[in-house]
Amino acid sequence: MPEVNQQLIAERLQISVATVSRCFTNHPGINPLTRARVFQLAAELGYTHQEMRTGRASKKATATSKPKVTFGVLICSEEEEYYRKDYQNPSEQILAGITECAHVNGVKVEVHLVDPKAVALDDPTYLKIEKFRRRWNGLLLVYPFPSAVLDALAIKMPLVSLVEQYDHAGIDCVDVDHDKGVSSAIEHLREHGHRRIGFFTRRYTVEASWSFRRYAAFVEKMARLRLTVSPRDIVNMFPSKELGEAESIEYAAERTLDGVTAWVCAADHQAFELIRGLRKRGIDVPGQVSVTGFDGIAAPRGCPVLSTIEIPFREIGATGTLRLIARVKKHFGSTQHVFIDGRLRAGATVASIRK
Amino acid sequence: MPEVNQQLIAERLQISVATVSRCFTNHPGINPLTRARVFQLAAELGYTHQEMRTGRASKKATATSKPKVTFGVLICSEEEEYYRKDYQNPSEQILAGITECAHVNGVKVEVHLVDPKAVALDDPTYLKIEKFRRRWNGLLLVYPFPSAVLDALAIKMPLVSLVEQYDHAGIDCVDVDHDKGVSSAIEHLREHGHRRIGFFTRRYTVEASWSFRRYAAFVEKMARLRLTVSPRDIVNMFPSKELGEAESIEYAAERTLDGVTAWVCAADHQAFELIRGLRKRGIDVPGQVSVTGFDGIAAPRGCPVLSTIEIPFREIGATGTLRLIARVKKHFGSTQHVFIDGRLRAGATVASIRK
DNA sequence: CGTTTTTTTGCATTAATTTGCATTATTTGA
DNA sequence: TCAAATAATGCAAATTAATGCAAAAAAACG
Repeated sequence: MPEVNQQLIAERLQISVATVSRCFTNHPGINPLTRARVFQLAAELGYTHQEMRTGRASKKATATSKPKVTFGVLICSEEEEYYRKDYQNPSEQILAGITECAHVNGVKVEVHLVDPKAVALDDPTYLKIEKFRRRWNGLLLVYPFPSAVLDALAIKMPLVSLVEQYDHAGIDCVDVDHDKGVSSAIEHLREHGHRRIGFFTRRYTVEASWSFRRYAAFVEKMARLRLTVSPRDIVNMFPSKELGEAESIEYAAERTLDGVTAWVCAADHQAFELIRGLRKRGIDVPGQVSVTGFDGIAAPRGCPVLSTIEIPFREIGATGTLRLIARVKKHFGSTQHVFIDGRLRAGATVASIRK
Repeated sequence: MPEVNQQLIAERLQISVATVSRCFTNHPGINPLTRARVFQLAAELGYTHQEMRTGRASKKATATSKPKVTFGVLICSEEEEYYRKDYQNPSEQILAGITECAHVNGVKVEVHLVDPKAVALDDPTYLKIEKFRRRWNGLLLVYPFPSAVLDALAIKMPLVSLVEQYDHAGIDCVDVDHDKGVSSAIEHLREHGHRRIGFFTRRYTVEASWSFRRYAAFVEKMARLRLTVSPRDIVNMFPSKELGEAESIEYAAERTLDGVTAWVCAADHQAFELIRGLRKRGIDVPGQVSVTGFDGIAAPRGCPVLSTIEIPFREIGATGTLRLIARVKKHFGSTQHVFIDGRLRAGATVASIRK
């Protein structure tokens, strides 16, 4: 076993062990972002603070009163290496919001990673955290969890889900405002003269709630603006036919030549694929057709800066924590969803239409 | 990576760091325009201001005890409407939620009625409350307000709008969860075997946000269920033709005979009209066609109990107050919308489909 | 029980933020 | 019109935040 201790975390993060220690002991005067990084890396490395054993180590800690509320934070994701490790890692931002808000309110948080492939509570990845779970007063969920796990967890403690939408009754959710986001994207296009606007998404094996939600937002906004949308300009959303990746782009290219002047994509990664595909087919973006995305991820190399909606991860984390505090204090109350405005970031993929 | 701090904002805006700081700490004597610019740039740069967390609440802060916060509550409604006692008066419910929550949190509230016909702040109805306004730390708005009034008020103090949806940036909203509501209505219908479901609304002289929103929810849910919706089964929502009241019902009757087995109405009053109209034309509800509403108002005499979604007015009031308290403490941060689950109340207007 | 390893904490340092006071417009009011 | 009041901001000092260093305290290990 490679020794996982605070020193290792400190080295990896290029900070001192003192700082790492202070993160775990809930010291004041720690930058929330630093704390978030430490917690996240600790979760990845599987480091757990002096809780596992006999609990209450410090005698003076108990003396200082404070009923001490503790929240668990579960991040449902592969070892997190996947994306960019650089400055705007989504879960890191979310965690920063969580730790900041939790600290201000005297709440302790414990962060764990769980395997997305685990579909039930008896999976090792959940058994591992079983013993911690008893101490938690509530649970923050980051990214989508299997439905069975939700059901099982929901009866044990209050849950608040961040970034991913659950229709599951009894679970509060905090997410970006899909409606407002799509609405501003469309407005942005309209200001550039676009009228015939299509919607582009793709099918996912696990149902992507946000794809439906953003599609609905698209339909709503177009209706408000009294702009007609031909069902043929909707790619990959029921009832249109389900297409493979290559086919989808081929189809979108065809519709573009037919007169669509702009595409609203349900997510940035789709937008990048679409742009690449269109360009490969000799269609210029944004010269011939404009494209907007949603999520605000960094452009892959060779791709232009996308006009997109940035997701306010940090604020989502903070608001979710606040919501969980309210829920823990007062168990009743209906389920509620909070949607936070994302910012429109104009990029180089939207241009004015040529008359 | 590039250190984003107040100094950077100050340089970019050609002002001193002192001024920037005062914006974030909510100091008096700061030009609202300057403040707006600072917040705008801060959002773009991704600067996040942090509350003083270690602040031992020391010094004078503890001495002054309660800062005494007062909220104004403006109800935009005709007096007759407001004092109507015949059925569960919504604004009464909302007020109950507000006062309850305010009391618990030591906030004072002052309630005023304003005339919906007044479109600007210099109208007598607003001048009347002018002197109170200075004392208020925030404002709760019940029912829709004219856009010009919102703009004027928004720069003076934090606003939270209840029940009505504003796309207006900078105004937080608390409302029933239209999506969840429509979704449960459709699920209810589907459990009774319905597959061909239409959407019924009517046009309003002032744009009814909720009508569009509920329509979008309808489209979304139907897409999720993989149920096709013919545009011809959508009444009074763009791009379908705009019809008068009698025509609308005539048209809905025609579609019903064509095979629509259920109508989702955007609001209860529409549903009652529709039911009356259909029955007059010899179409039995729910025998031949089912109807759902939205709002949970009491049935007028001669009308059956409607299957509908009850709006949790009281909780909306309480949640809105909570939100305003948070806003006053920290009055920057993105706009957010809170949607609270309404309860599906099964009535006598939905029946199982006959094979 | 002594070592060794790991974690916590007092103190110091630097950067960032806040605030008291002064300065410059801008209005108000005879 | 000119002093007085008001508003908005800058300057610089005071305060606070964030973190490292190294010593002290706890745990872990034999």
